Amino acid sequence: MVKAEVSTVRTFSPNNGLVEDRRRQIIQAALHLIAARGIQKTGIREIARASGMTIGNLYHYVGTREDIIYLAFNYGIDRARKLIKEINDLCETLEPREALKIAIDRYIRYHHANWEGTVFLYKEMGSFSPSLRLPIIETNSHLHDVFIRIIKKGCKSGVFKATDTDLVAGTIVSMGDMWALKRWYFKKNYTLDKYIDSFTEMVLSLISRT
Amino acid sequence: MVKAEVSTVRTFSPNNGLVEDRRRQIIQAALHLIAARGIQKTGIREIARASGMTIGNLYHYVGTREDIIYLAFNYGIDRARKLIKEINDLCETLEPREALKIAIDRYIRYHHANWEGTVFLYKEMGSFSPSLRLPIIETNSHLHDVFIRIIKKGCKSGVFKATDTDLVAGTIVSMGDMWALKRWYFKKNYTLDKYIDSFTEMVLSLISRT
Amino acid sequence: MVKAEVSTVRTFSPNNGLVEDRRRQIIQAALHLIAARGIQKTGIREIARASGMTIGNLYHYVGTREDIIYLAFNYGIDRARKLIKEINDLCETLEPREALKIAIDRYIRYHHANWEGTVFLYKEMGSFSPSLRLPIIETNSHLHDVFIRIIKKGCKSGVFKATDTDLVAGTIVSMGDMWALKRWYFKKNYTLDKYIDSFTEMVLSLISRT
Amino acid sequence: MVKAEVSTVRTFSPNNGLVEDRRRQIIQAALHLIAARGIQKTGIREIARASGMTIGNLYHYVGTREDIIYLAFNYGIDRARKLIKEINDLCETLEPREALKIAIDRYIRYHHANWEGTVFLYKEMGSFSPSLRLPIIETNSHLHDVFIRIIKKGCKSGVFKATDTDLVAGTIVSMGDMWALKRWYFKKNYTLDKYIDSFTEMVLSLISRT
DNA sequence: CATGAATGAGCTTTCATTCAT
DNA sequence: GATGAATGAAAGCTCATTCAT
Repeated sequence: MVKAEVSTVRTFSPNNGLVEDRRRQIIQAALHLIAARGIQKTGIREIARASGMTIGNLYHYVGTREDIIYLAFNYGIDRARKLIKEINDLCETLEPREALKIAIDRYIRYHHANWEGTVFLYKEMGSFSPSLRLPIIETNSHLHDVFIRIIKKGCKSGVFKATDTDLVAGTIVSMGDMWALKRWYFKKNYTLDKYIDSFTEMVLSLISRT
Repeated sequence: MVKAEVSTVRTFSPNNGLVEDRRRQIIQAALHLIAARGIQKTGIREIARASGMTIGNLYHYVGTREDIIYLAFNYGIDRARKLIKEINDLCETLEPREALKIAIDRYIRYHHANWEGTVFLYKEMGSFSPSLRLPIIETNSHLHDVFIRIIKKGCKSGVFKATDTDLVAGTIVSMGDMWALKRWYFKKNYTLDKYIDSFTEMVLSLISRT
Repeated sequence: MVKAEVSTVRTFSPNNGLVEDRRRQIIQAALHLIAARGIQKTGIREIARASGMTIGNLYHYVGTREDIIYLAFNYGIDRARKLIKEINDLCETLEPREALKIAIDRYIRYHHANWEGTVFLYKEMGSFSPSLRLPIIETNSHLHDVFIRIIKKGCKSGVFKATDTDLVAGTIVSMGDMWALKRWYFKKNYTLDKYIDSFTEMVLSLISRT
Repeated sequence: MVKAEVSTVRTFSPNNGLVEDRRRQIIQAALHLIAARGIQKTGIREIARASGMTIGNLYHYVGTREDIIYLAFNYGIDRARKLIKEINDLCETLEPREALKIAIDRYIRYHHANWEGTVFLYKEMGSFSPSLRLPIIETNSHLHDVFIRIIKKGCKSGVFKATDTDLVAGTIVSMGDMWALKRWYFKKNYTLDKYIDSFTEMVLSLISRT
């Protein structure tokens, strides 16, 4: 696994706990502002104000503006990793149908709670150097693997029929992202619960044997 | 239909044809650069250089940097509208299965050829005023309608079975977008043709009767 | 007398009459605009538009933006010189009281008709090189001389009593300028005619022998 | 009285005292430069340099270039108001002749010390919006009132004879301005003291009974 | 003669970053 | 630890001027 090098980011404080706290404030503020007005219009001054610090203070905990983007990036990847682990733990012992249901549920709810992060990741993907893009590509693969594994297991056990598993998994991952990216569209006809239910049903009807 | 008010953008030239040409150059350059490095890092100087004009000349045809974003935005909407019309014209007389196949084909190929525009739209969506977002929301709806209409027609004629038509259409639209947004992922396992074939098959297996 | 070197200003046209016509248009437009919004905000494009020419055409008759200022400057000086000559001619044969009355009348009416030029001269004075300032200083002296001569003549002939002639003349010249510079103030209580009458009376009461 | 809304001008500093100090520096520098070379040729970079600040720092205390003009404007009005108050206080108890002498003396000395401000006001008057011009029109009226009141008092007490009081006051105010506006002319024949003496004598001879 | 597209130096302004207090 | 004054490179934009048509 590619290690997220958060420690690369400069700080003047020796107090690790404080650093982490302050950075969390900063990241939250940044995600918020960027989701609202875009990266271009989000300056350090505003991020500082929104995190309840002064500029000078903010720079105690963060080296550059880019660092903030980078930290937010890492934060997103971290949450995705935790999600993956959580889903895997949760589904390990369940039978495939149930596992898939729960996995989809968790996954979409994650995007629901975390939409600013999702939007941010899609916006910023392109502006990072390939080497920094690697962790997200990798994590994205892991996410696909979660669903692929469940489906494959179901195929083996005979509950699911053979399909293009990759594509089905890809569709699930995509439709989760879309709940964040296109909430302005889907919210017209769906509540979160209905979206999850309908989508789950659709996926199951697609891969269920008989 | 919400009219795209491109004429709002200031120009010093009385020659309409020229204005349109130059703006096309500018938009292309901007889409290219923004898709590649993000908005933040795309300055006017670079857009000018990439459009093969000098800064001063660029400002003959465009009022502000924001205008460029706005024009690119409109350009994207325009292309989407043309696509919708094209698909509708093409599929009107076909039987539903065939119509759906062709519609998906055109739609995904559109994103393939136009991925920079798609990426741009997703990146910028958030930074526009609600009133400017309206046209894209509307056009997006029209796009959904294209697929909804075909599916509904197929249901009526008995080729397709009843499902959550909205969601199926939403999935189709989303997976087209994703071919542009996540080409770095899907290109690992799919060529354009294979992606289209596989996805079409998946959709058909989902909604076909028997 | 310092000659106004209008011929210094570049033109591409060999047709002297046309050049003069066009320049008059330009000067008028420039004076108008500058009086209205100030020099800073008066660009060549606007001067061109206001003179009913295109930029390119304007540059056929004028070398630089500074040239326009310079021409307007010269135009002002020229008009002042003509005024001086006119007053001198008119008053030569009159008896001092009458001469003074008529001189003041002409002088203030001149500022009334020409206020934009007067305002312009006061504004621009400072921004010219000393050598270019010379003609206006000289012309201003001549203007003072007009009044000084009349008053002196009146003293000699016994109609006027001895005073600080310089200062009286200076006051007359100044109050003419002020009718242009502070028209927003004086117009509250005075019409042009009343201003002339009152001021003439004041001057006469000041210098008349009993 | 129209309140000078200096507080409208943007600053990034929370330290009011500092803001005032820095702005004073800026205004002084601006008046100096503008009086010397005209507004057109006075750029922000020069104002910054002349105020002993860097550009970035200057923009901590001032929002735009226009703001500087506006502040200088207000500064001029403020000084004029203080002058008016000072003269009124000084002359209240004096007998009219003495009062008038002192008022003229203070007034002209004020222009002598403050000529850059006077020149600036005359140059910029025209380029302000009517609403911004209001305070200066009003202050100018108050200035006239100072002299009108003294003269009227003298008429009542019998020291001065009836004349067009408005016009006499207008002449006094104008000749004060002229000492600043046309110092290049008057300094040829007058020192400050001689100008004041001569002018005072002229005014007194004009309005004194017998 | 007239037009207006093109140029690019230079202007105003912003903003990430530093550092004395 | 916290503050915000100061810096200056660089961004967006303007505008006098040229020149091909």
